[in-house]
Amino acid sequence: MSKQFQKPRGTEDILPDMQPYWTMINKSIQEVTTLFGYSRIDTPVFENAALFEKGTGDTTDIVEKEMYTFADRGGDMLALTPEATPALCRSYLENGMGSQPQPIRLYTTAPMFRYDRPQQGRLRQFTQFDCEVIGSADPYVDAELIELLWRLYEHLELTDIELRLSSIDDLTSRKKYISDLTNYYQPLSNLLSEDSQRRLQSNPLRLLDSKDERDISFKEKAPKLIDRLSEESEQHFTTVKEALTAAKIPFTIDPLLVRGLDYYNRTVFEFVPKEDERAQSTIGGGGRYDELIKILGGPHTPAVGFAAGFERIILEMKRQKKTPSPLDSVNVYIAHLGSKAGKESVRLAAELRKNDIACSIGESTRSLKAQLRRANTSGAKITIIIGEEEIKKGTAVIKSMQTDQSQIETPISETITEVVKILNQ
RNA sequence: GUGGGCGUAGCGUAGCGGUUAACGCGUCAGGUUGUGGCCCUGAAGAUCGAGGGUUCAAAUCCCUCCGUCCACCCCA
Repeated sequence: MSKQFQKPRGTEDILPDMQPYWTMINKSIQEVTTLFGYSRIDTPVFENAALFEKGTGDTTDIVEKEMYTFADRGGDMLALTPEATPALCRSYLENGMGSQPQPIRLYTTAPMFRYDRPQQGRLRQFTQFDCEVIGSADPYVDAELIELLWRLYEHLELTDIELRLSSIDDLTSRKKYISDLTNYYQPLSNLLSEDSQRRLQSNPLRLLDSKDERDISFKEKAPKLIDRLSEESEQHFTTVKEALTAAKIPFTIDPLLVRGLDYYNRTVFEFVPKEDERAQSTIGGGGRYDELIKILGGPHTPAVGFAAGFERIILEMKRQKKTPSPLDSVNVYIAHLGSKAGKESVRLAAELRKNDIACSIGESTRSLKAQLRRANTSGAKITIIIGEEEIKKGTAVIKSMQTDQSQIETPISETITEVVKILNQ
């Protein structure tokens, strides 16, 4: 046992019993993106490492300590995608999508990789639903994306999801704010938690995110970015809020909402289940990133996007006891006895499948009783029994598994018609 | 990277120094000749995560490693 292979740390086998969740989410994504007119795109699982170093930002945790970076045999430095946004932007530029009518509305679902310590809701390989609208600075687009994700949760029948919204202004005014914030905290430095003292150097915005008791009172009195937005950002934010209200999407303004990626500006948002004590419970988040495409070497191109984690959505579905409907099982099970019957059941199965009737065949080595038991657990609605006697007579027994004891015997040539008749009842 | 909890058959658990490691679910086979679900009987399935140590004796105590879970950091 111990010598057997184990899946790498932080990875998951998605076993058959979990597939209904995945199918349901994929189906809902399909529906919602269609309703909003988004096109699917698929990009490689790995990219040049430099794409993320530049795009995601080389001071972010993702790039600094979580990337799966490796040199391939030719010596190129590659990385397994830790987040989709830079990859989609790369594709936008590389494929000249800027020359198409703007904006471009894209979505993808793909595995993401981050070398982090696994815990609930956090894996090293996880799956994200990712949406980006590239080529528009329109605040209505921000609201549209937020609404799209909101509708996805509705499709999944998730309730009590809170939308937290904020604006983190544009880069230049934020820089000024950060220096003001640093000035505010500097004199308090030795009263702060160790983590926060460190944050003061590395990423002062994170101070507002601290959960440490020692920091909370300072954090409440700290200057708020949202109270001093530039005129344009203020206007932008107001329109986003108005659009959300028009779409009847409730939101709470969270002045302390800070997202971890460097490239965000203006609108940032997060979806969090209410009354959920778990730590890693954010089930979706995103924001505007007007500078990213330029950073990647393209023309100045405003854009917005979000990512939502499948695994976290599933955790929340389970918590809310939203069980997806089971996947289809076979309709017909063929039990057979004897080698002639064996061949006949293979022939019959092929014919059934040609008629779009899902079926499976029993094990020739097993007793009829055992085959019927299996038919029962397989969920088949009908069992067809072919034994030596039936072969002699040229018939098949059709047994309904749902009613008590009903079974009929028909000429083998009429089996399909009879099966169809019963299935349609 | 830091801190804590936990690792016993496929799954969920009991046993917590002393005879062949127990139970439930599941699996397989039977309950008269070819008929499922309920019920009954039986069987298979565990070098008690791995390695080392303490002891006359270890699944039970100690150490190391691995895995896993939870939290921090960070994020989906």
